[in-house]
Amino acid sequence: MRGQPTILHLDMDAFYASVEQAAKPSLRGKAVVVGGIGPRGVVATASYEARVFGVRSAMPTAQARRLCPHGAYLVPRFEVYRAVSERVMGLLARLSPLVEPLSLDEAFVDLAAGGSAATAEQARAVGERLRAEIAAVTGVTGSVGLAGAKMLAKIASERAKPDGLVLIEPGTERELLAPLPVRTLPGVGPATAEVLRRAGIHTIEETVRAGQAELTRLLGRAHGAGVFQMALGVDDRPVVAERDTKSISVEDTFEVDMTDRARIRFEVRRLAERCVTRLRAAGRSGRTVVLKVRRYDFSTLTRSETLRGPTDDLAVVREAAERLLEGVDTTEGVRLLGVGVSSLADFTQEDLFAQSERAGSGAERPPEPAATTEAAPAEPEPDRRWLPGVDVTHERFGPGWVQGSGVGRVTVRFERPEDVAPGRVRTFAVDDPLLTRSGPLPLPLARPGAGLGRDQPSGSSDEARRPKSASGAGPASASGPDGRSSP
DNA sequence: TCTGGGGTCCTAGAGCTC
DNA sequence: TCTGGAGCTCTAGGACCC
Repeated sequence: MRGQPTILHLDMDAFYASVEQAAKPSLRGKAVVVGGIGPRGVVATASYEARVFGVRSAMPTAQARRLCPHGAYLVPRFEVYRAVSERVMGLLARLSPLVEPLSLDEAFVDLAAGGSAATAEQARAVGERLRAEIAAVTGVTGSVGLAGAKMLAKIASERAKPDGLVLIEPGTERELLAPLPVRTLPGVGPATAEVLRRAGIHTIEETVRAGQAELTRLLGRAHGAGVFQMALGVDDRPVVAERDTKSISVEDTFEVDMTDRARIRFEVRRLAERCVTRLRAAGRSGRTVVLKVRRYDFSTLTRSETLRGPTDDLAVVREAAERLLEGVDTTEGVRLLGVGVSSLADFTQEDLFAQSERAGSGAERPPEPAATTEAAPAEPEPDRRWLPGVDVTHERFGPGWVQGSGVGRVTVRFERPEDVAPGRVRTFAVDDPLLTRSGPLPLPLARPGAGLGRDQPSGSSDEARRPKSASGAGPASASGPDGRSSP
């Protein structure tokens, strides 16, 4: 039915947690949870050891702590994850010019475009070689799916997890898809699945049987047709190497709902500054300013304003966000605020308007972010917030990471990624002048010269990895050819 | 139990122009 | 001159993804 399985989907296994385990010898083989650690934090990634206890992505961290109280709870270190991701993407780029990154830990590769695999067996060999190289270069493992279409390749990599490879042979797709739950299909989330469930549709086979007309009636024209095609295994979406950013936004959830209007206005100004910083860093400007407000009851509303031309001017974005806020009732409490800019362009027109508007008030182009004039609420000095997982250096004991803090004390474990045994733990006063925040240590390479970084042998391990709980999927296709291979 | 942050895409209504 | 329809933009919200 489909072409040769030359679409490769790579999905790194429990990526953030695995990187932390590679970087911190004391965490190898342990339950590690990376995510927000505040009262409203959620889990970004849990190691397979933590998943055994029921911890899952997007779960409130408070719930994860109840399920897995002995786990290590760490804040994300995106700087490190980005560096590892760049190594992985570099390996993918050797396979084909058509690499489509979906996130730091996921990407599609069109092997046919790279001429590196024309047959199923060649594709399988390429996939296995890639997995070995990733493990060697990064010390963490990835799972590979191979199929004739993106959707199928993604399903294959999900079935390959953790640390495996699954190839879906042409002609076996329908049989493979039939028993899977509708949630397997891209574009079918909780809401769509509920609509289908109420119509008695639970599996992909039942979705096909319902027919396009019924799906269109249930889900609307575009969505219904799309779901039907996916259920048939028809997915002609190409691998797209370069995707243009459509919007840039920042948002913050507050530990306690805010009702004070001045404080809310202050936060909106601050978010506008952060948003413009990112906008300028990307060399972009935007025409539409969007304010997002999530209220005490979790209801979310957005307000937007389209300017006469694109801008990257802080004052223009900030004033627009404040104007939008004026129309929003916040008296009952706000848990999240966000400011974004969309309708992006590579140039600005609004500056002329902005300058002319400011000319009346005598204002200059506003200074760079952090120049908000309203009084900021008291917050701990950034370097003195010893969040678990962050990198530190002690003048006497060297590099380490924060294991925890409280009652005026901070506990640090001194170890390096290349260490085989866990490092020693010491406790200091939170204001110890010898203790400072520092940058991350580079991960070691398992194979000298295999990529970036240093040439030490890898101390990482993938022991005790267990598969994710099945998402309702039955056993692998009875047709056999999509057999899993794993080292 | 109580739900992050950063995105994309789709739908639908209102208002406007032709 | 009035009216209806098509097509467009803007706005808001919802769903989904990682």
